[in-house]
Amino acid sequence: MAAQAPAADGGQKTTPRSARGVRTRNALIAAAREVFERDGYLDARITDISKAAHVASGSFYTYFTSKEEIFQALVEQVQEEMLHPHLRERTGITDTRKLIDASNREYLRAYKKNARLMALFEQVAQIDEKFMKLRIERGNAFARRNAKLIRTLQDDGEADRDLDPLVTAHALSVMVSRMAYMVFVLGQRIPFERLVTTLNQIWANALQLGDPEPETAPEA
Amino acid sequence: MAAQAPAADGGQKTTPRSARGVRTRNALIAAAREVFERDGYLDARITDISKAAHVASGSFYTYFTSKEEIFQALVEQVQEEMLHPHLRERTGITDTRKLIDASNREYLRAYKKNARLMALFEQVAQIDEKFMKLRIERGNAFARRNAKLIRTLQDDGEADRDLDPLVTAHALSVMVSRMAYMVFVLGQRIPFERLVTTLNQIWANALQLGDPEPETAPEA
Amino acid sequence: MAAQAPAADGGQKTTPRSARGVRTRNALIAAAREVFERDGYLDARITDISKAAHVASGSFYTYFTSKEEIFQALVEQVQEEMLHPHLRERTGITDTRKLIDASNREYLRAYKKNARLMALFEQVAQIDEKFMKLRIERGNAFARRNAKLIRTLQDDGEADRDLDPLVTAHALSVMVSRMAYMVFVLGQRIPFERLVTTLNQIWANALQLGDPEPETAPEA
Amino acid sequence: MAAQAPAADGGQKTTPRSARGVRTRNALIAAAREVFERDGYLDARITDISKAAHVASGSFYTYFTSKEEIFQALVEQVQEEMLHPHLRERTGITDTRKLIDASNREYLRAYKKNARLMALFEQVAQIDEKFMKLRIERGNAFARRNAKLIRTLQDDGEADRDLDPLVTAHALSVMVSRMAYMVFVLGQRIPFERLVTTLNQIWANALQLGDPEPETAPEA
DNA sequence: TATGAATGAGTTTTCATTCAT
DNA sequence: TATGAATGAAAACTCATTCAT
Repeated sequence: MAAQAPAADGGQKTTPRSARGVRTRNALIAAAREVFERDGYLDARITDISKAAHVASGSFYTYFTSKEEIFQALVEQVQEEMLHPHLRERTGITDTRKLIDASNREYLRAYKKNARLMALFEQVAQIDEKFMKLRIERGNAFARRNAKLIRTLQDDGEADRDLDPLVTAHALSVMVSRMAYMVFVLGQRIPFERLVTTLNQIWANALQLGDPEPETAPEA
Repeated sequence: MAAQAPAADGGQKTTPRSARGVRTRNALIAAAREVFERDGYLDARITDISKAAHVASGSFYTYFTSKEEIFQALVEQVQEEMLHPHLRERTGITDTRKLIDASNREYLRAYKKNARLMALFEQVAQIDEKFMKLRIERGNAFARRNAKLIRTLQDDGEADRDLDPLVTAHALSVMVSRMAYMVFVLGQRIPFERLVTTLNQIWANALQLGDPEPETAPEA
Repeated sequence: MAAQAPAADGGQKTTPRSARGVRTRNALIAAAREVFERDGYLDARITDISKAAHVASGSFYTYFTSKEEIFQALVEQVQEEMLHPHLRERTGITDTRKLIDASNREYLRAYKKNARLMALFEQVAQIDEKFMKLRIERGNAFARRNAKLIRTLQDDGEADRDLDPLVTAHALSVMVSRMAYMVFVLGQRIPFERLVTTLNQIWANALQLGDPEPETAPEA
Repeated sequence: MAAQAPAADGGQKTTPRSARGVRTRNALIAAAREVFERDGYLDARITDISKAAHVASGSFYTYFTSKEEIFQALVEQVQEEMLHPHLRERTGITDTRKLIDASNREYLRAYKKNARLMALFEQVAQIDEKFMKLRIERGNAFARRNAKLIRTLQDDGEADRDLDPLVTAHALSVMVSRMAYMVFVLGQRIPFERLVTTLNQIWANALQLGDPEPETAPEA
């Protein structure tokens, strides 16, 4: 599947053919991140991106058509770095509470680390429909996965059967991501551990998971 | 407290002295809402607002200094219409579950009714720091109130004592407001009743409220 | 018909509402003519037109959308000045040779007077399809009128019946206009009278008109 | 005279020394024709010409300095193909009417065949003075030749002595070339034969040539 | 107060041309 | 010779804001 990769270049302007070209393009993306994070999407001028990348203003257009397009490229680059799916398979965790904890923890840590960028994404989503749609789709995919998990737990009698799985999945998701935004972007002063713990607990309670296994009671 | 709506006149330009002036000012605000909702905050041109209000472009500046300022005025006007605090006192509801239901229901209904405007607020908050701060403060105030309630419940043994009251209050709040955004602004297709019910249930579970009183126990 | 005049404003930008506005718009058109004639259509910068009209660069856009549009306005204005149709009705001339002479003479005189502008039209027609189409249509209309005249002469036995009336009309027309271009724009040194006389004679010969009436036989 | 095509190398950039160079240069000229005819002179970008010739953009400058220069080269190449002077000597035709017919016919046929290119020449002449001057000179030379012919005919009593030979020569020339433009470039719908015949007849009439010799005297 | 014309700062974008490899 | 990336000058255009009437 991924092996075929039909080179969905999406009408990019120029894929650099020379090593120098690759360097310039990357310099531009890095500069864009810098300028975007510093000035915000709206106030970022293409001129400044070129300047920050130490290339002539026109060189920007060798690789990108617009501010939107370079932002797109930036998003893609960052996403590769941030995305860590298949937590369960990766970690081997089976206990639901522990899975929730690992998942929330990983998410919040990544969010914190890239807070300025996440703020930027939030902003651009409000400005550019295309990015908003991307976010929605990603959120939906994520919620569907979680809904399936919830449904399984319900079937196993381990989660509250009164809950609509999909709505619940959405609700708990947005709760976490929005709290991340509040704390790491808006600066709401909540200690990391307390944040994770509380969110974990709300998840557990909301689903009505059974009491946690005694953490590791090594006896006595 | 909030009922008094004090000060915060923020150096507005002119409070009209003539009846005609009042009319023009109101026409401008109404036009602003129309244009903002239609074009979004960024693409709304002051010229268009004047045009929509059927006044000359220069007349705008008789009452407002900038787009930001008229947006401010719009927000204030709308807030008066939307704000319904003191739910408990107003309704006399004492049962926690019922209070939660009433509160969520009222909020979601209002959100749905003013969805375009709420989208606008969301957008402007991403663009204008001042509005973002306003939102944060309002959110904080709301969360503090709810945290107090949660603390009381915990003290009474009616809510999970492991939860940090303030963080929980925040988390449950943003969960509801974000779901409202998702459904009424982004168009996520979730039926209103299912949305309310699920959110209510998540609240109740999260807090670990006791089983609901039998809905109508007309006897005993 | 004309009384209804559905205000075919053709999407013009602003029809000035104030006297000042009218003055500015006219100043811009006059400046445009000046700049176009001096620099040619292609090299004329909108900036320069504004400058020549002594208005700010932005003021141009109060009245026009583009270079093309102001050129359009200029053409229309000039055309009103140059167009003198219905020669026969106007002058009462009935003799064909005299009519040809009056017609050619009038045309060439007007062309000479507005030579720079005619050069400009020629140039723009080569650059902008819209103007080319206008010219074609005008040429066709003119040729159709002349073709009708030729047909009448043929029917009366006064013109060579072997000629295709429409093709002939076109041919004689373009001959005159092209010679005007050659002489008054390109500077081919042919005295005005010789030009008119020769063209008249070619027309007369081409149509095989009978010998001219003796001009004025002042004697017996 | 014209057959020698002397000098006028106008400082061209490089006459390729290698066979590969010759190939590249020709590819560029061919590509230029293609791009010019497709996009018009003004919109043709040097980049596109290089692209169409399958060479790197920089390679253009190995052979040409500018768009103007490659256009020049194109013109020269085409002219060699199109020019067929010395019609009389070539064909041996002596009858004036037949000579006119052959001349017009040959011209119109060539014009039709290369219509797009002729349109291009017309356009460029309006844009670039140098090309305009070339056209003028060529036109003058042609007219002088024809004027000489007319003078001879007049001297022999075979043409109207009232006509100024040079003006007439010019007039009849531009008539033909302009009609060719109208029909083959602008698309005026006139059948080829009717066009030739009518133009021939106008020439004959204009000069007042005597009646044609009976086409083929099948008798005697 | 209302009008609507005038202002002009500030970016984007194109593409011919150069140049290091 | 060929390559293709880098350069940067030059104009268009928008629209918030001012101001004379």
